[in-house]
Amino acid sequence: MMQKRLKAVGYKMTQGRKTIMDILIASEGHLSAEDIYFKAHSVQHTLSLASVYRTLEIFVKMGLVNKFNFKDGGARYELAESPGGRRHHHHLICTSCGIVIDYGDFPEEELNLLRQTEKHLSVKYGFTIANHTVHYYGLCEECNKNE
Amino acid sequence: MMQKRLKAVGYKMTQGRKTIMDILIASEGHLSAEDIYFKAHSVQHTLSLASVYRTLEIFVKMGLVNKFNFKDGGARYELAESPGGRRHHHHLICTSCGIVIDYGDFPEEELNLLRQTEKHLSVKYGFTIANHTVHYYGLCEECNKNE
DNA sequence: GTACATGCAAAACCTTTGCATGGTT
DNA sequence: AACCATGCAAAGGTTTTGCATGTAC
Repeated sequence: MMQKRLKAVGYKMTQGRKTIMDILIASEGHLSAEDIYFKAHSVQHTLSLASVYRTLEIFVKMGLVNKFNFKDGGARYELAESPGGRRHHHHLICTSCGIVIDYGDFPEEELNLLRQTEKHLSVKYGFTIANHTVHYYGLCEECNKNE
Repeated sequence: MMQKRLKAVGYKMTQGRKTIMDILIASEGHLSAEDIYFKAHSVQHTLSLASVYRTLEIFVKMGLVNKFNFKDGGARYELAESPGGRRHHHHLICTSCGIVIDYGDFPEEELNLLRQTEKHLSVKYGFTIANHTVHYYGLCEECNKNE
């Protein structure tokens, strides 16, 4: 099924790509390229960081993976939402320690409103909106204590 | 007034800092460090990129400026919202050409809901939320045509 | 067999830092 | 005068790229 999607765009299914996808599926997200590289390495000891980057780029382009720039020091990757798979969620980011918490139990209204806004923006600015991100920044419980 | 704020934290008011602040005030935002460096250079031909970075870091820490990582290729800076100054807004980002449009005329409900969510998150996760970002990604009118 | 994928190492890119000098208070 | 800010150049970290080789189809 992933093979089909790859082939449809002229790509091949390789061991490396499978390994990386498995890691993304098994993990909670917010992985850096290096995180993935190290995890992959323990399974498949050949597999370069360059290939990790190249694979992630493909996955992002295909819409299988989302790429985030929460803060400095490198991008983070996570599996995109999918029917029966990962659910849509927003992020809660601690500006002190950098921890990222997924937040998915927002009220229906919130999502509705965002969708409504998307429609409004499409009309007003001629944009075709594919997705959105909502990030809340602040101090986590732990860092609050240490202030 | 900016001098006061700087002094309060033990910093000095210098020509470079003034120049950079003027540029931020005069521009529409979404400036890269290099953008600022070039603009500053035309006014004040001594002024290194390193100083631009150092100054921006201070401004961000003081809350005068917001730093964004919309996408790859470096951070973007813009004046933070302030009473009588810049208004709170969200961003509309074209994934093809990279243009960023500010979007500030959201309905009251939307902001209310976001604030409500902030409260909910504070309680549930013990976070103290300082601010949030909302980014919509898609294709702008121009890039839609060229598809 | 063809075309894409990979490893490796080098390069590119953005940002930070050390140190001597210059500017602000 | 004391201390902070700056320029310059070097170093740092992340990501990309060229090229020869390996692998999926």
